[in-house]
Amino acid sequence: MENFQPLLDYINRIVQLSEAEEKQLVSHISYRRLRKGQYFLQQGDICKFSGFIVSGCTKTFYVDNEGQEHVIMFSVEDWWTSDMGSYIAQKPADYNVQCLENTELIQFSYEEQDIMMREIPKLERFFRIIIEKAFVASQKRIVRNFSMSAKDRYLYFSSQYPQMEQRIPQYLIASYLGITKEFLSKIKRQLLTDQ
Amino acid sequence: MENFQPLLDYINRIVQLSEAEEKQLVSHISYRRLRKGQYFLQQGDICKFSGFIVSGCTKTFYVDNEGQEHVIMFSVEDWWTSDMGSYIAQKPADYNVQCLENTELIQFSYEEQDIMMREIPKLERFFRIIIEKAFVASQKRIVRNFSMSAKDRYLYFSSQYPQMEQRIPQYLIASYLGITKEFLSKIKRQLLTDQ
DNA sequence: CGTCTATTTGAATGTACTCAAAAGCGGTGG
DNA sequence: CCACCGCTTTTGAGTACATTCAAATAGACG
Repeated sequence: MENFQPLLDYINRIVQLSEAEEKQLVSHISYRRLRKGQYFLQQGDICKFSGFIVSGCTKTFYVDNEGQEHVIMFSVEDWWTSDMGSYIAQKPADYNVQCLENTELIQFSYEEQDIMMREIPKLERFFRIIIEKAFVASQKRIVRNFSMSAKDRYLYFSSQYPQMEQRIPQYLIASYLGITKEFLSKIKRQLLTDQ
Repeated sequence: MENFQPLLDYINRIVQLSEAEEKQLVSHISYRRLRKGQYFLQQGDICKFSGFIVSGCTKTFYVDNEGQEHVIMFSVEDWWTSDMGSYIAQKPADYNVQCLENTELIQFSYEEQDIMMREIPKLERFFRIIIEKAFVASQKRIVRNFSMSAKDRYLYFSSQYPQMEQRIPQYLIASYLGITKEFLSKIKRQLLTDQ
């Protein structure tokens, strides 16, 4: 039932853990099942956990002063989800994380993660490396948002994450791309009509 | 002449290095002076160094297919500069880093940094922590770009970085904000006229 | 003073948004 | 099996925010 293997595989692709270290790691983490619609984190709460998704899908979103939702990211199998800013500072979260599907994930609590990183230096290294990658991806997204039109951003998204386009409603993809659902609909029509 | 103190202070605010560790660190890094206009990194080259700025200012920018420049970030005293994506993967850089002023910085080479992190676990921890913060800042910028108008982004920038507004030409700030220089000029006029 | 660069201005244009309404679609119950 | 409900997607008209292009103005520096 509790399947820690995807996480261990993921980690071992970056640093090589001994069997003892794997056991130690597993003793510090927990498995969790959430149903579609449930929240992993709510804006204003302190993000106590960071999650590695075994199956399912979440959206991370922000509700602005006008009540507008802005999707910041989607997370699927083998991805992480949390509000990093809230997690590392243990301050109230800016974002919500909600399940778009029934989701199984592996949780790291802030305290336990810190203990683990001190006990297992390879894990400190592991987390440094994955956060570096996340930062690079985030910067690239900023560049895309500046240098590409909405149409090109959509084409990029659907070519990079074809599996996501299947399982995520279009109005959420529009929000992720930073455009309205109506405009994304018009972009798709134009792409069909054009060629 | 070679002033490593700002870096040591910066590191010691996050992890506490012993004197021996400080000496070891200093033996792995180098000091560099660049004049206004010089490049710290050019698009297409492999980013061999990451830099901590002691004095001066750099811009990191991207030239797109149409030849348009897009400023991604500015770096001033006590900030880092590099193309992280190129640095961690040792692949050709997407971005340029050029000095807007005469600049003094402390360089970390990719190889030496890796050696240091293995020799001094506290440094591995240090880099994890600062990259986490950079990632959070990057995500927040994505959210601002989506949820704020150009005018509000400008107001945010000038309130957050008043010292930068003084020393950086307006057309570069416009590029950083993702708008044209003409439009930023109009925003500023409107702000003056309004109240 | 002249030159080069940066900033401002204005008119025309384009990209994306708002609002309102209609159409599509998947499930549920009569 | 069809009718209805809720939710998602589409459509269209009008609008707003930001861009392009061209030209004028302002500033900095030798």
